[in-house]
Amino acid sequence: MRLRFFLKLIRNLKIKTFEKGEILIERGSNEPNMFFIRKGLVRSYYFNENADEITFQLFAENTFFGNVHAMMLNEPSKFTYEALEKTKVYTVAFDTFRKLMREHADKFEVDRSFMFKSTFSQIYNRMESFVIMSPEERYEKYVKDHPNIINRVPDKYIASVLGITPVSLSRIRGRISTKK
Amino acid sequence: MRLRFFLKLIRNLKIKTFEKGEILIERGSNEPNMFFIRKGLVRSYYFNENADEITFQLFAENTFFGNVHAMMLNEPSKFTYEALEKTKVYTVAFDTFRKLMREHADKFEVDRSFMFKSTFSQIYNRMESFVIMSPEERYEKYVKDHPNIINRVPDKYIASVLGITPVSLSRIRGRISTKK
DNA sequence: TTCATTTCTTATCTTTTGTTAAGTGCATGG
DNA sequence: CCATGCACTTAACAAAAGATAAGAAATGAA
Repeated sequence: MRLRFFLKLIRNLKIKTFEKGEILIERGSNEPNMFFIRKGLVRSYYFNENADEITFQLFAENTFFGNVHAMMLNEPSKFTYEALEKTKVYTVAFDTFRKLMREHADKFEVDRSFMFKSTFSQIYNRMESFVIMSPEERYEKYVKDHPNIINRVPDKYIASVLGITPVSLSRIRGRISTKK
Repeated sequence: MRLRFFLKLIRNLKIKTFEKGEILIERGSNEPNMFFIRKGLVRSYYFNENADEITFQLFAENTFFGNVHAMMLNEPSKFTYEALEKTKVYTVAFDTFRKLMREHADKFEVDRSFMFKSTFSQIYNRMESFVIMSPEERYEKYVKDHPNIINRVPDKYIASVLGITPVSLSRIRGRISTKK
C-alpha cells in the first residue's frame, strides 16, 4: 500500500519560498534536498571556460528537480539554481526520500527509483533531440513540451538550453512565423 | 563486505559470444539482461520517421550496457543492439543484479545504483557536449574519450552519434588535420 | 513619466552544415 | 584476377548558424 509511504513523505516535506533572484542551490554545494515546484520558475546555469553563462535547464510548476550532480553523480553541484520568479517549493532531503522508499521497497518496487527515472528520462529525451533534430525542430519541440515556460523567460535562456545563440533563435522564430 | 556480493554476482554471470552482425537485443524487446563487454564492439541504432538509420551509441571493451529503455524507463527497447565485431560478453539478468544489490544494500549503499549512475553519467555528459560544444569540438572529445572505437567502425556511425552527416565529419577531419 | 538598461530584431559578413553527386580507394567474393 | 559494393573524400550550391553591430521595443527603477 502506498498510502503510508505518501503520508510519511508528506510529514517530511518542508515548504520554502524564494524571492526572484534568490539562489536555491549554490554552485559547488552538496545540497541534499529534492525540490518540487509548487509555483514559480527556476533556472540552472553555470559559466563555461570562456566565462559565457550557459543556462542548462528551466523548471516550472509541478516538476521535481534537485542537485543533479550530488544526487546522481556524487559530486558537488556544477550549477547554480536560481529563482527567476518568486518561487514556492516543497523540499525533502534526498536521503529521507530514499530511506522511505527503501522501507517500502517491497510494496513499491516499480516506482522505487522514480526520481532517477524521471531525471534520466528528461536528460535522455533531450539528448536524443540533439542527435536527431535541427535547432528549429528542437525549438518547436521545446515550445510544445514547455508552453508554460516560453513566455516567462528571456529568449537567451531558451537559446542557451537549445544550444544556439539568441540571434539564431530570433531568426528561427521569424522563419516559423512567416511559414504560418 | 563486498566480496560475498561479487562472489554471488560471478556465480550468476553467463558468458556469451556473438558473431559479427548478430543481434544482442532486438528492437521492441524487453530483454532483461545487462551486458559487460569483455571483447568486441556493439552498436545501438534505430530508424527515424524518415527511415534514416540513426546510430545512437557504440560500446567497446570493459563497458556495461543494457536495454536502456527496459531498465531505465520500463519500455520496450527502441534500439537494436548489434555486434559490429565478434563480441564476447558477460551477462546477468538485471533483476538478479538488483536483487543481489538489495540483499547487500546496507553494506553497499554508495554503489547500490551504480548502473543507473554510470548510464546516467554517460548520457548526461553527452547531452552537455551538445549544449556547449560545436560539432568539431564534439568530435575531438569523442576521439579523446573513445580512442579504442574510432578506427574500428565506419565514420558514418561516428557522424550519427555526433548528430552530423558523414560529409560534414569528413570535412571536420580535414580541417583538423590541416590545422596540425 | 522619464531615463537607463535589457531584450529582441534586423542586417552584414564569415563560417559551417546539409544535400547531392561524382570520383577515388579498398575490401570481399566470385 | 576482376567486379561489385562500400566507405571516404571532394566539389558545388543552398540553407543555416555564429559573430558583431546597430536600432527598435520592452522593462524596470527613480
